[in-house]
Amino acid sequence: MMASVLTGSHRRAAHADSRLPQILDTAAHLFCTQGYQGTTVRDIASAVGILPGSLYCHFSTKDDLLAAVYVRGVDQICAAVEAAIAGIAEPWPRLEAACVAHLEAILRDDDYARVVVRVRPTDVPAVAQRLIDDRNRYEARWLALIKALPLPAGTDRKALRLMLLGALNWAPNWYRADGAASPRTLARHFIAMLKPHE
Amino acid sequence: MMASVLTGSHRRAAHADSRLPQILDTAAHLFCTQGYQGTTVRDIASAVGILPGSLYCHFSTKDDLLAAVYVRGVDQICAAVEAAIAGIAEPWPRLEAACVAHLEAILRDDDYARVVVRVRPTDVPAVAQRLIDDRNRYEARWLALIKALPLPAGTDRKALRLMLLGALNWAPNWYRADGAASPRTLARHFIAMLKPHE
DNA sequence: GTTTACAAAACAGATGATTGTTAAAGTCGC
DNA sequence: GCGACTTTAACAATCATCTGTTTTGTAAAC
Repeated sequence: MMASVLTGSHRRAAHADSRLPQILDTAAHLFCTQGYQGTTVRDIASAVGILPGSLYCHFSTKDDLLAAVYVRGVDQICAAVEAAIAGIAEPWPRLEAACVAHLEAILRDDDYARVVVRVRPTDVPAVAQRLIDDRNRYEARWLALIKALPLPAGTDRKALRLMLLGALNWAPNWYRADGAASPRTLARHFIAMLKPHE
Repeated sequence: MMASVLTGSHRRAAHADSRLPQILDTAAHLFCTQGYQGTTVRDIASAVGILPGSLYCHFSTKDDLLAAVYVRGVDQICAAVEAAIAGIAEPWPRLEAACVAHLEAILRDDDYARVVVRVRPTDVPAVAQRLIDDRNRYEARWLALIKALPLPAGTDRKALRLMLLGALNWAPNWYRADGAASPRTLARHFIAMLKPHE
């Protein structure tokens, strides 16, 4: 069941014209724009150009399809953040770069990452724990970034993390692509407000 | 259609044993815990103890029921914030009091208010504009609160508002009632981090 | 202070549409 | 001709909603 998302472990690649990539892309797009429960398997199938039943060659259930999209979303946003902070040594600029990457992913680049901040794990009980574990894997990265920050003794780093990530993750609710603020300037503002000495 | 939510304009009051209040309460509770699309009219009806069709004596559609819950949510959280800041003159303490009230509403007190931060207006096209207008009515209050803040010239107040409200509204995603941080201490931390001079 | 009339509220029962899912047959590259 | 993939054509369940009827509380008439 859905073991071959990454062309599987066998020597032979899947059919060249397999629709698996399209299915994942389309599902990610619809899940992040309409929500999980607001998207039907028929929506996905017809957008790909196949019949609903054909989805079940690749996934044994709709929940499993979501889980596949979700884990890839976490992978991709992890990779984006990792790449963004790679060449930066100073803690605050590192954090700001992570914010930029995070915002760019969930505001325009990456439908998969958008699913991660859109779908509530608890809304899909059958795979909730898997989704939560995936998300925690990502949040651990932020824990480290914030731990490295030079802050006045007694500063509550947990509150800082929750505040910053909350502000970032809520952005899709109001952000309009045609607006004035880019992810980059937005991240700069947020970080500037959190930096103690100003 | 649903004109008599507040006992209507006619001389005669609704039946004393009307289930309207229960219906609204139950719908609010289910909408904020399971989401709008995750809640069926059967869920609501059976929790109240009536048949699904009976809901349509009070609301012409499921969307209308949501709109009724939503507007009441905005009303109540507006009132809660207004009451919280009533006796406070200084801008920063006023803002902090507003944060406390907001958090208490969406984290434990008020199922109606929780619906406002849970349901995305665009997920319910038929009443989306109504919901957006309601929410804007509330956000205008925050605009004024933040405008009154004594801040260094050139500070981006819009970014501050978006950051603060984002951090607050995301809280239901991670907050656990049994956790250490109360809404009050949480608000204090958030405000302390935003205050320029520290 | 019964009776009558009225309307809101809920019931009973069913509608067509849509949901996720499945089973069997067919297609095509290897 | 084997196996991965897709089609076809359905399945039972559940969805929001509707029509017609009955119950029930209230207000006016008697």
